[in-house]
Amino acid sequence: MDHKRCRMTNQRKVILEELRKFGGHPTVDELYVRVREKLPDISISTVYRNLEVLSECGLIGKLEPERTQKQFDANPKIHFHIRCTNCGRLDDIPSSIMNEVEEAIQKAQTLVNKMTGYDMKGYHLEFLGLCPKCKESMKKRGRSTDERKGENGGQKD
Amino acid sequence: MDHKRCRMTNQRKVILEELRKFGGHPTVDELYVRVREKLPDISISTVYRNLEVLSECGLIGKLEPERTQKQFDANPKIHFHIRCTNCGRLDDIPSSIMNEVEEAIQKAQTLVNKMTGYDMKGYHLEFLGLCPKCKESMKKRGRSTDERKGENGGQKD
DNA sequence: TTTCGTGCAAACATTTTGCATACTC
DNA sequence: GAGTATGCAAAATGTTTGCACGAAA
Repeated sequence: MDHKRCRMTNQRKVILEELRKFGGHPTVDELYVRVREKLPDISISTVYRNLEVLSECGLIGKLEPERTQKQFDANPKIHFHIRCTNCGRLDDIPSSIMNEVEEAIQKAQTLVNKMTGYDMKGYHLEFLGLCPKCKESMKKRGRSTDERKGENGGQKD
Repeated sequence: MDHKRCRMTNQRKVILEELRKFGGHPTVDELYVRVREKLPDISISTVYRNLEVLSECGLIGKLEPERTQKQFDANPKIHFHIRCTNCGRLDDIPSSIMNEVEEAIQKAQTLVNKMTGYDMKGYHLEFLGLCPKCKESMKKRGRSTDERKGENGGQKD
């Protein structure tokens, strides 16, 4: 829990307040609209920068797309994937080994429906880790290469 | 399995072949580079259009980002989410009900590592479904509203 | 008084669209 | 020959960056 510290500017304070008031999981421009009611001259880039900073400081949570580009795949059957958090490489996971996980998710479904009021239809499950090559090159270099993203590997608190 | 049929143009044939040769999960421009070696005048928009069509025809698989925009959240603790495939609304799932799922995933980890050669570090799990409001309005209208995306709800074949 | 944050405009990356021409069935 | 698909250029979208000015520690 060694979080970056950050200067509390007025913009930051307002962004944080509005996010708390918002309650849900707004996108940047949803929040931008609200914040502008308080600070009409704030710039969208300030909102972007500050949400980023606030999440680095551990004050807020960030949900970023785990993949920004579409990807295609010669095999039209749906299967599970594992993605390298270092280089972005994506591999398939043989679905034979995922039976228990699928069962557990299926069992959870009723509870999820009850607790959220949703009618659950499916899920997205993607594993994250270091691919064999990156594992190798990290071992050699003793640690850290580009490490592009890969915060929040899915581990809960 | 009522898939759209599609005209087999030369561009489509080449895109399909190159995707099959590629083997992995290329992005559009990775594939574009390969296809251009065969068809130097092909346009990137043709590649986009055709990958889309080929996946509608069930000939290839598509992995699209489950979320294209970043989202933020006043609560910095990591938790599970459920997203409405109709309106995009996102809600939290109480993590207390996810224990079994987490355990199953943890158990699967060793096997995943063995089969893929990765060093698995975490995962992304997001549930998909219809939120209470959309459920309601679908009941009224008898079916189908905008239904923005939500193909491949995570259900395997 | 230095370091850091801001607003603005411009750049960026990915994807989509409008349109005239060309190709498939 | 009707209905699609193509290439091109331009737009749309979401996000990042460079820079000169301004504010916080």
